[in-house]
Amino acid sequence: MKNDVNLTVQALQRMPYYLQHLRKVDENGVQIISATAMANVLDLNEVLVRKDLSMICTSKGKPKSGFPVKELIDNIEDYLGYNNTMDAVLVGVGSLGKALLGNNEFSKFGLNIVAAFDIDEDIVGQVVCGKKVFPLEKLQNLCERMHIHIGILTVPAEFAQEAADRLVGSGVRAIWNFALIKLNAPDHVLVQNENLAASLAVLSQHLRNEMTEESKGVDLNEHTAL
Amino acid sequence: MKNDVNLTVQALQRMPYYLQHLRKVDENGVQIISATAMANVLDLNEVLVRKDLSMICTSKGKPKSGFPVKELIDNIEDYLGYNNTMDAVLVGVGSLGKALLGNNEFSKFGLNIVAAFDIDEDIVGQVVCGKKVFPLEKLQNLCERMHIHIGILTVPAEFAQEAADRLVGSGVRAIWNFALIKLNAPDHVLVQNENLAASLAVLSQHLRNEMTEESKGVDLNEHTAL
DNA sequence: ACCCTTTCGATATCCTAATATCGATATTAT
DNA sequence: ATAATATCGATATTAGGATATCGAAAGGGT
Ligand SMILES: NC(=O)c1ccc[n+]([C@@H]2O[C@H](COP(=O)([O-])OP(=O)(O)OC[C@H]3O[C@@H](n4cnc5c(N)ncnc54)[C@H](O)[C@@H]3O)[C@@H](O)[C@H]2O)c1
Ligand SMILES: NC(=O)c1ccc[n+]([C@@H]2O[C@H](COP(=O)([O-])OP(=O)(O)OC[C@H]3O[C@@H](n4cnc5c(N)ncnc54)[C@H](O)[C@@H]3O)[C@@H](O)[C@H]2O)c1
Repeated sequence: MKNDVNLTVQALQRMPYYLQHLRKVDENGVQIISATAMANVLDLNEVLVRKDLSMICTSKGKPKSGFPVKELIDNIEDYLGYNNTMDAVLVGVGSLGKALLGNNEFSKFGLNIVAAFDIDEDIVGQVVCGKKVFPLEKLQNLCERMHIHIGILTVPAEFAQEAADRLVGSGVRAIWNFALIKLNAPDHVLVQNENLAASLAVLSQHLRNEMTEESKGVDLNEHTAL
Repeated sequence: MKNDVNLTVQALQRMPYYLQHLRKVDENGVQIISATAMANVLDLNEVLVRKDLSMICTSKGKPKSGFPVKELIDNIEDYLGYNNTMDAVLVGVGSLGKALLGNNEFSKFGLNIVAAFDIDEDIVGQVVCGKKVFPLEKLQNLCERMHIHIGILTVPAEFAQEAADRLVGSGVRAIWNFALIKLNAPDHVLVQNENLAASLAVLSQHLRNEMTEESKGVDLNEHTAL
């Protein structure tokens, strides 16, 4: 256990990648892995990997060989809370909300969606992927009774702030926000944004660069196979 | 037009937030907005906002008043390519894939999904949200014929690499990857990861901190309303 | 037994993004 | 008109993450 240290957000976000690779090599029977090897596979700097691992790994790495794979897996899963699940509610059972409700992988990541909420009377009362959909009015009561601390927001942007306020009022400490809007929340409430527009912006700039590269004649033999 | 400059990824990802807020104030008839005001609303440093805006805005800001809202909107939309749409294909028509296919907001962000692909014979041939689902074998031909440069990956992680390879082989320049795995791709192909596990990691650490805070007695009056 | 190589941990350096500072300029109020 | 103030752009500084360096330790080969 090394759950008292706090990682930077960047390091934290690298952890699932380490874990994914460690699980893969573990399946292949690999017992020791070097930071160097991981760095090469994941396109990271090896010193960075070493530092990241040292933050959460309970034992030290051995020179010339590396770190024990199984132990790393345990440490990371432990650190990320994959063993003691976090209960969450979801607000907004539209097409994205349904996809998330139906995602059976979340349990592997320590997330458990216990209930969903919506204002649409056609949806309220239904059971979507084993999760019951309640009217929004029931939100506070259920969150308080079940000590829910995570809210997943999948409502249209124009309703996101009021839904967020409700979640905060229900005692939620973290909001996973899929709406394309900046939410206001008290300092102690973390808002983790999943902003597709931000990702698209990166894609768009890259493509524009690629296209102007091409028009400069750098890479014109791409389409000659046609 | 100021499309020759390249923004850092961070600045790029802030753009949609600026845009969202600018559109809101524009609807309320606001014609000039200061970087200071934007910074306050979006919880950013004002110098940072000023710098970001100066990168893409064609005119200068006026001391004591600010920047012209409409022009900023135009400039950002322009920069992000919201006016000339990028065509994309989607691979993996599962629950997430369907949600994305049904997302009618993408067109606002300059993204147009022209077709989908899957290996499941039950899905192939169907039309999902107006988009036809083709067998994977047709991928390369269609991408080359239609000059598709973006691939959206929503297959299970274990098939993601082979699907990515196919996309690369079909001439795609950017992959929007929703699978929880690190993909290998040539340098000129951008892989933009939408990794939910990474977000969950951030949530998890925050909650653990909140909980230990609480057990230290800092914030115990939260549940007294019960 | 000795050398060579790889990897480790620790420390130092670098680099980029974010923030602070400051003079200049436009607007508003007196 | 003049003073007060908010904002701007430019430049300097800070901060934090990523990377490079280096001696020490472990394993493998001869
Ligand atoms: N569909 C996608 O692929 C996708 C992807 C990323 C992000 N998003 C974002 O997620 C959000 C939802 O997208 P969607 O496509 O599922 O939309 P949707 O219209 O299919 O679903 C929205 C749901 O929210 C419910 N709702 C509306 N107001 C509510 C309120 N105040 N309280 C509770 N429920 C309310 C509606 O009844 C509806 O069921 C949007 O902000 C969208 O931008 C969607
Ligand atoms: N469901 C979610 O909420 C969610 C959210 C984020 C990320 N993801 C990720 O997105 C991916 C898809 O998730 P999902 O829930 O939609 O899964 P799913 O099982 O519902 O859908 C996967 C689809 O991919 C198809 N497929 C499998 N192999 C393929 C191949 N080689 N080529 C083309 N198609 C193939 C399958 O036939 C199926 O239709 C997973 O990697 C998952 O981790 C899912």
